[in-house]
Amino acid sequence: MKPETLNFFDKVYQVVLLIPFGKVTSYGAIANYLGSSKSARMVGYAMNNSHQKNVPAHRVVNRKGLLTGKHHFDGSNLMQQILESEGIVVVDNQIQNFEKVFWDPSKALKPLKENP
DNA sequence: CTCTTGACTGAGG
DNA sequence: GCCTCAGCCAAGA
Repeated sequence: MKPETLNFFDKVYQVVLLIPFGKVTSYGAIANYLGSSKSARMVGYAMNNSHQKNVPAHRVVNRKGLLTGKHHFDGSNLMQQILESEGIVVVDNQIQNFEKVFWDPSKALKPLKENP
């Protein structure tokens, strides 16, 4: 008796923390890794609280590679600056070479089972 | 309890 | 490729 939704938010934070430097992922990819691909919105919702955590939310974008959440950062271009600081090219709020910098937790990490 | 909003995604036109 | 609609789950009013 242990629904996956038990620590959904915490799991989101864990996955985001595992994103390698210079890589990005999408909300759906994280949700899919957690076993709830339909809960992509919840990932974004969880990110809303990430401002009080040490979570690199700037590495999480939507499936188009668009910086949809940049408005949640202090500056209007802070998110883009951080990404460029990591070697990611961003033009007009959209990540260039998105497929090359995309990091899929479902493939990079082991299947979700348990977390130490 | 019901209704709205939201850092989303996939399918259809 | 772009636009629109519906589904999804959680939190707040």
